[in-house]
Parts: sequence; structure tokens; C-alpha cells
Amino acid sequence: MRILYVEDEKYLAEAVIHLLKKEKIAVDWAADGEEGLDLALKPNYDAIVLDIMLPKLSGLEILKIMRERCIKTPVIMLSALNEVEDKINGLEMGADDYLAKPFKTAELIARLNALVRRPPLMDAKVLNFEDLKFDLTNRTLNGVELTDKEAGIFEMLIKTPGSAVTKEQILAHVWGNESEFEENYVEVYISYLRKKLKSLKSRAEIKTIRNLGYKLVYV
Amino acid sequence: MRILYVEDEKYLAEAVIHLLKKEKIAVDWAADGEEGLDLALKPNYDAIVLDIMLPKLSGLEILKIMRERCIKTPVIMLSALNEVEDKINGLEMGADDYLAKPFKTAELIARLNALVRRPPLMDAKVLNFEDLKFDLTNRTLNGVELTDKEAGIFEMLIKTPGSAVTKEQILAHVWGNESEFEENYVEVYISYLRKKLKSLKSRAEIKTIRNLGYKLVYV
DNA sequence: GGTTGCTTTTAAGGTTGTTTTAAATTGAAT
DNA sequence: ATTCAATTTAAAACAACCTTAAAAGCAACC
Repeated sequence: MRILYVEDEKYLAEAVIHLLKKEKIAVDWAADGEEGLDLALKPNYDAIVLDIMLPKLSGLEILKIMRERCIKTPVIMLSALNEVEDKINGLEMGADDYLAKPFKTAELIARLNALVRRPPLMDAKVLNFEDLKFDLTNRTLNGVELTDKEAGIFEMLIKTPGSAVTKEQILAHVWGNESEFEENYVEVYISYLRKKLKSLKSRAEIKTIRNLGYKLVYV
Repeated sequence: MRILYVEDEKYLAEAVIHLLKKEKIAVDWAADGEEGLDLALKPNYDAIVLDIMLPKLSGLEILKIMRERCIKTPVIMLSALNEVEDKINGLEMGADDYLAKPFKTAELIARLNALVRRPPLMDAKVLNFEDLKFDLTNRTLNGVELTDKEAGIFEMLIKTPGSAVTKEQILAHVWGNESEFEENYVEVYISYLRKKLKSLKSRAEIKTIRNLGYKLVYV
């Protein structure tokens, strides 16, 4: 099992990590909220243990952003004893469990096991770029539906953010080998995609590189 | 939401039940371990709240028997403060959460919501989605009977709420490998399912994603 | 064994959304 | 200014999907 532990009290963190390692639980440690969020957004962990009181970004804020981006990694919140409001906020916001500080590491381990023993949440294949979330299983971009061809093109763009894709590559990948009006297919669909991006009010856009192709950029 | 509450302290139970009702949580109450076990073995509940200290049969024993019989209804254990051993035993035994007594009902409600919001556990006998309750053992959807194929398809849809299932996946799962009119089988049965959903006046519906498949959504 | 009632398969026609086509418009580069 | 690439649009063509109903299959029952 691999977890992320976001905790600013260094000595506490070291002690807990040491005990978790004994139980064969691999731990990545983040010392503040920003670092924590960065790591939490990657789908690398079986669970995340989040302290609430943190420098830069609170645990509740991290959790909120995670759930907004549909990151479904199970989360255990930590906070000082008896702050019932925090507990409730955390649980309402999509935390999976709660543990009062100070806690016994044995209990944390038991709770981690209980969480991870669950069947894994169906992880939709999702590609992210800045404020965009492209869900491949549903073929939706931040919720709006894309058609087959739109999705085919957009997948290529979002997979190589910042670097260009040529029309020929797009044709080959999305259409196979065709004839005649070919290049215009791509142009038409790029136009459709731009329209959808605009309707999403995304700051990402598709940039044309004349005589070369297109790339996804963030303004 | 419908829960079972196993608790021998009558006045505490009445107070808690009263507050839960206000939150539209339906509660069945069992006053001792035997009665609790009987009810717990029925797949009627979204969650079970289990006191540990009980007459006749302890909460831990009930939990153990439930899990042995593969009843996967989520369980929240209750026990007097600081009995860390009990907590750990409970969680190891497959409890999904733990709450120390005395507790605030607000926290119990938050934890129930957190638990029930989860995707349904693997082989639960009843799968829920919004206003739909699909009972696998007698193959009824909110009471109306589904045929073999209907149920096979609907099970796939309700197990991945919000994310799409392809026709190929459906064919493979429900029919095995066949020939010729294959895809139309799925279309025909999707049509039947839609008719039944409509007759139930459910706000859930099956959405087509062209060239991809189907998903269950809530309007 | 044949009748009844149900589920499943087959088939065909209608509907809808996506893709293609084509032509007019805009914009960049020399 | 001229040219060629890129954009946009709308209509036509197409393919996917929906629906329905009849035929076939299957099991339970007398």
C-alpha cells in the first residue's frame, strides 16, 4: 500500500512514517498544503492522510479541490480533538474517514486497512491540462460531450500539451487513410472544438501553427 | 436512506432515532444482539450502526457473523470512549467506521452520509442509484421484475454510475460471444429497460453516447 | 404431448445525431 | 496587394441507434 501523508509537524510525521513502514505501507510526506495538493492530484496513492491545520492551504481546501477534480483517492482527515465542526465539514466534503489528534498509529493503520480493503473505485481514464479535465470513458470535456472525431483529436492535443500535432498525424490517427477533402475535416473539427472550449470559459485554447499544425496552450 | 440501529439503551436510542428521522433517515431499532443479528442479515439497509456492548450477542460478534456470511452492508461501530482495542478489532473485522460514545448525532449523520455516498460494494445484493433500488436476488428494480438479459445489462449500468459501458462490454458480459445481429440485441434491451424506467417514473435514465455506449444518469 | 405464457431473437422501417462536402469568409505572410 | 492557408457555416449524406412487432425458443403445467 502506498499513501500520501500531509502533515506539518515534522517530528510527528517522522514517527508515524516509521511505524507505517514497519507495516509495509509506503509513505510520501508533504510538509505543507501546496505540496500536499500537488501530490494529491496525482493518481499514485491508495489513500491520503490529511491534517487539517496546515501552512499555505488547509486540509479541507485540498480535499475540496481534489473532489472538484474528481480525484477519488480515499482520504482520512486528521485534526485536534473535539473539533466536531471540522469533522463534519470534512465528511460532508467527501472525506472517507476522520481521526482525532492525538491518535495511536495502530488505529491509523487499522483505518487505512479498512479503507483500502474496499473494492477500488472505478477509475475513469481522465486526462488533465490546467483547468481542463477530459474523461475518456464518458468522452466528456469538463462535463460537455464530445463526438467521436472531436474526442479523437482532442485526445491527441491534450496528450502532448504545449507541443504541436500536425494535420497529417491527426488524419492518420482519427480517420485512417482517406482522400480529397481530408485536411478540411481537421479544420472543421478544430473549429468545433474551439467553440466548445469557449463555451466552457476555459483559459486553454487551441493555437494554430501555420503550415505545421495545432497545439493546446494556456493563456 | 434506511439504517438498522442496534442499541440496548432505550432512551438514547429513542433520542437518536428522533434526530435521524428529521434528516429523512429511516431507522429500524433492535434492542439486543440477537434481534440485531436477525435484522442485519437481511439486505434491507444502507448502513448499520452497531453498539459493541449488547445483551445476548456483542456488536463485534454480530459483525463477525455478518462478514462471514458476506453481508457487506456498511457498519459503524459504537463504543465507550478510548477503548482503542475495540476500535481496532472492529475495523479489522470489517467495520467501515467507528464512533466513540458519547457522540453527537450530527457527527453520526455526517458519517452515515459519507458511508452511503460510496459506490456500492462489490457483491451487495442490492444496488442503489438515486431513486432506484435494484435487488439482484429477485431481480427486481423498485419492485418491477426484470428478465435475465435486462438484469444483466442493468447491473452493469448501475455498478458504474456516471461512467459509460460499451456495447461490446455488454455483449461480452451478458451474451458471451455471438454472431450477426449482436449489437441490435443490446439496443432492443436498452429500449425495454427505458420503458420500465419510465413506467417507474424514475428520474434516472439511460443515456446513449453515440459510438461509445450507454450510461445511467440522473436528470 | 400439446397448450400457455414468457423471454429471446430476428427483422425492418423510422428517427436522430454525426460526419462529410462545399463554398464563402477571414487572416497571415511575402 | 496578392496569395494561399485556415476558419466557419450550412446543407446533404450517412451511419448509428430506436422502436416495434412478429417469429422462434423454452419451460411449466395440465
